[in-house]
This record gives sequence, C-alpha cells and structure tokens, in this order.
Amino acid sequence: MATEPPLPDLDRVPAPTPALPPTLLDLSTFLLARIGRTARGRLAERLAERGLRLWDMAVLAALADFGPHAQRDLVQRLGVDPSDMAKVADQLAAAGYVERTRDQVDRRRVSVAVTDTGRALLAELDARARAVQDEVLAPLDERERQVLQELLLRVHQGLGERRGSV
Amino acid sequence: MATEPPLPDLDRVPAPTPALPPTLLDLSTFLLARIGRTARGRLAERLAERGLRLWDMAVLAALADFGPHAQRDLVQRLGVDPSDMAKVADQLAAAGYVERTRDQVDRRRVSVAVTDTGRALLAELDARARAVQDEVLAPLDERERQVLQELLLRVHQGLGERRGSV
DNA sequence: AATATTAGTGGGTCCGCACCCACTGTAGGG
DNA sequence: CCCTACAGTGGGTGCGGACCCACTAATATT
Repeated sequence: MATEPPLPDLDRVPAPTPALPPTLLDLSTFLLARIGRTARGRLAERLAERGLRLWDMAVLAALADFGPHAQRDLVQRLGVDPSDMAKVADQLAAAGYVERTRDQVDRRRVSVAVTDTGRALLAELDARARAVQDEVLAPLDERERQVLQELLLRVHQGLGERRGSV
Repeated sequence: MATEPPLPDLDRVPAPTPALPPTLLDLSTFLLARIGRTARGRLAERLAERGLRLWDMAVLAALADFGPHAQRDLVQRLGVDPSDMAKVADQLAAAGYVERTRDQVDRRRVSVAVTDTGRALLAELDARARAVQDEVLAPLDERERQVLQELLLRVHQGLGERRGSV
C-alpha cells in the first residue's frame, strides 16, 4: 500500500502510523486501563443491542450463580448503591428476567430471583461477552489466553476494591 | 470481632465475604474491564495530586518520546478531539511544561515542545504510575509481571482502536 | 407504646469523557 | 483576487457512572 518510498522529510515527526509513546506502552497500568476500557465499551455495546447494561448482566449472573438474594445482599455483593440497585432490579423485573417477592419473615426485604427467561437471557449475554472476548484477545492463542486469565484473576483478587462498579 | 459462632442460618445466602459471580470472573473481558477501571482510577488519583489528568501525561510522554509535534499531529497520535487537545496544551503551556510556538513555514500550525520542567514532571508522573502499578500488580512476581506486560502489549496492538481516549 | 434501626425507593446532583459546531486566521489553487 | 481547505480555539451538549438525601414501611429495642 505504501506507494511512496520512506523519504524522511527531515523534521516531519510522525507521519505514517502514529504510534503511542513507549513511555506509556511500558506501563502495564496504562495498557490495562486502555484495554479494559475498550473491552468494557465493546461489551456494553453488545449488551445495549438487547437494551441492557453491564449491571443487568452482573445481577443476573449473581442470581444465577448464587441463587435468590435479598436486594440488600445483591447490593453488598456487587458493591452498588442501594438506590441504583433498586432501579436495575425494577427494570429486570419489568422485563420478566427476575421476580421480586416480599420476604415473609422480614417484610422489609425484597427477595430477588432469576426467572427461566432470565437464565436464558444470561446465557445469551454470556455468549456475546465471549464473542467480544474472542475479538479482543484475538492476538493470543488458547494457551496464552489461559495464562492471561489466570494472571488477571490473581490481580483481581488482590484488589482491595474500594467502591462499586462492575 | 465475630462474637457469635458461624451458625449457618440455613437459607441466608452470602454472608461473610460476598464474592462475585463466577460467571463474570470467568470472563477475561470482565476482569480486564474491572482491573482496567481500577488502575485508571488510581492512576488518575495520583496525577490529580499534582493537578494533572491522564491526558496531560500522555501528551508529555508523546512529546518526550518523539520530539516536538504540530498540535495536529498530537491529535492524530493520541486520538483526541482537536478541541480537547487545544485545552490540554493550553494548561500545560500555562504551567510551563510545554512551549507553543507558531510554525514559521505554516503559520497556522502550532508546534508544541516539552520543556525541561515538563521532562522533570513526566519523570515524576512515571514514578507515580509505577507506584500504582506495584500496588495493582502486587500479587504477581517479577516474571509474571513481564508475562502479563507482554500479553497485554500484544492484545493492545491487535486492537483496531476506533476512537480516542488514553 | 415510643423510639431507633433497617430495607427499599424515588427523586436529584456532580463529574468526567467524548463529541460537535461555529468562528478566526492562514495557506493554496484557480 | 477570490474561494476553498485547513489548523487551532472557545463554547457548549449529551451520556453514563457514582453518589446522596429524604421518605415510607417494616422491624427491633427498651
């Protein structure tokens, strides 16, 4: 594609493929931030196609993995603001992906459970997430992906997560 | 501090250390997003202590690594909006970290160059970034960090970055 | 019974990031 | 000389995420 020879115009600096500064690329921190943001963005895109956000998936996953939760416990597990959780649960319930029932022993509590539709949805979302993953991790072979996953997991466990987010 | 014995309340679900759903933890995408966000956040914090943002560092790094740029080239290299770049350059110039001079051949262009103060600042910012890195990658030993860095770099190169950000 | 505490909800705010448009000055091509 | 194209700037918008407060209903405490 390069129709013209290099021809270094002396003091024209970047030109063909403007690369990022090595000072940044040397920082794993930076790469993590950047890649993470991309991953998050693409995932969010894919979920948005179904009218959902990352939290919706997180909540469904928590319910599917651990069974019904009092909303309060979901809040704690996922580290979200109670108020925001209420809203998410609200939407999910409206769409029929979860069921909310008043706890009969403590009627303040709302127990949230995933429905069959919800489970099916989660499966689909998971598939989408894996599609994104294939896209992002394209340069790595299967072995390398496993290594990466393992390292990331260890790093993640070491994080004393201060605040929420998913 | 636990004054009472375990006493498994039967259908009380999470309790002690509310873990995240495996469905999510199995996704490298998810881990990347989460860790990346944390890394970014902590880095931003550290830079904020000096009144700077990530972009400021990115610009300084680009200038230090590749020499003076026309602002236009910085925009292209870092994938930022021209308008936003103008603002960043403005602040950096006001603080004396970069120098802006009208290009004499094409007086539309503004050439941006890092000053000595700017270089010194960058060194300090880099140190801060590495401190954050040590914090985040604490669970990994030196070998593993290198592996991670290498994998991340490959992944990053494979990203067909659509839009800006740093 | 009176009071404090807890679960959930419904508003609304603040902030950062990406993005866009209208405008000025300069350059280049007919 | 005129008109188009381009570099840079200033101002402003839209969105999403985190956060917060005031309030109700129910429960626990004394």
